[in-house]
Amino acid sequence: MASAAKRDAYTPESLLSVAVGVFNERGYDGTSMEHLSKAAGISKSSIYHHVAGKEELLRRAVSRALDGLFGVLDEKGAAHGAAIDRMEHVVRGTVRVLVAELPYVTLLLRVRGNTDTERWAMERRREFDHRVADLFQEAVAEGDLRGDVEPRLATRLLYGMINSLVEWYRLDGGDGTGGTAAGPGDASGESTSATELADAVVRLAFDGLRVKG
Amino acid sequence: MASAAKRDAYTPESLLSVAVGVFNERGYDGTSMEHLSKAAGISKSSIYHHVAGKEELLRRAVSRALDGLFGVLDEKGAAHGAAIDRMEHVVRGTVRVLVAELPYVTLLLRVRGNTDTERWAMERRREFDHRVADLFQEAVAEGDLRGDVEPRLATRLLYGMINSLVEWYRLDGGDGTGGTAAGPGDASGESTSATELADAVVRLAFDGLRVKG
DNA sequence: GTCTATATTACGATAGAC
DNA sequence: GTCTATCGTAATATAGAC
Repeated sequence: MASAAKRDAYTPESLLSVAVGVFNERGYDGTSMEHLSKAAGISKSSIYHHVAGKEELLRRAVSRALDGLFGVLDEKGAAHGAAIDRMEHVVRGTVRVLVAELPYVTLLLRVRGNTDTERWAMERRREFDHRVADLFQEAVAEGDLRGDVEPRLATRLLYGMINSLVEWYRLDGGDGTGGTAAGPGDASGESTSATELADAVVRLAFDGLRVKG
Repeated sequence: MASAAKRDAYTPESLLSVAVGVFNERGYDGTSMEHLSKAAGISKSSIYHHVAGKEELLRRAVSRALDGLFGVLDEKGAAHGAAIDRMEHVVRGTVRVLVAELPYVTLLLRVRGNTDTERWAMERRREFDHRVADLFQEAVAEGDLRGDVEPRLATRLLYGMINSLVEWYRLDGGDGTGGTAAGPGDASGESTSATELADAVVRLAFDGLRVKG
């Protein structure tokens, strides 16, 4: 096995996956080009050969996350039927995208608005949230979701629950089918797939934590 | 009215409240001493007269947040009675502290672990989460909270919902009794007090979004 | 307690060889 | 496509006058 350590040259895509990992560990602002070069195993100037700079990496990353999220709203399950069923589809789809594109969505949910790219990402995110809130409102009007809590507030709390996945969910297999419910500091190793996770979110959010009497 | 623009000299405390505001707008790593000096209206070197540096401001801020959160666990409502009632007390108390110490808790929930101070804060936060998860487990054992969703997972989702308040909740009165449910980009102005907010969280989390049949 | 001036280091980005 | 060397800027922090 000659030259076993040889690695393919970077593309903007493959470099992105390295960069996003570092961004999520150190924070975007806390990451220097030096950090990126160390993590990628190439020099700073080599990175500039592939991308224009740090912000382009951020833009590519949040675009990927946003494409995934808006894609859920365009699925046929989100377009026809009772509003509550479309709502459940969107919730499950959001969890699916969060898990499938975990590092990209994580980065998206953490941008603060210091640059044009970040402000653009925040605006698109608000647009997504707004469309979900409209759907929630429809389900209230159809009598399936409760209206005694203000719909926008309820939507924010629901998505606060869903989005918090990125704070602790970690994939643990290379096949993309498994994950753990273990947080960064825990040693627990029980497995939770994206589907099981979506089941748990739907059950908790729609039916609550309390045991029914 | 002579010298109306005169302001009291800064103390570490009063400087902290300015700094935390900037940290939350720009992110801790994205905030320079220059940004802080502009916001405080004094020079960089004057800031160093009050505190040792940026990280001391961070340490003071997250300490205040952690003291508030752990304080809830020490209240008598969290110590006696059925586990589900103690759980509700802790949930309401967490919302109360989140709102009362909003900028400090916001900062706490955003630290990434780049410095010793941040790692210490993250460790104390995990300790808090662990104690809440234990309480949840008790309520499951007593038959009042559902056990078909893994308790640690359920606790994480519940606290994901609660903690997401810091992403959009803003006080809008100077009296500390009112607030809005409006996000940074919304123009809606409906008022939601901390108590009403806690009511909404408890109803949604414990009984779910769905209309009961 | 606040200032101006500055030391020192780290950053993002570029030049030019191979 | 990758490297070393370096530019110009901005960062944290300190010195010393008032």
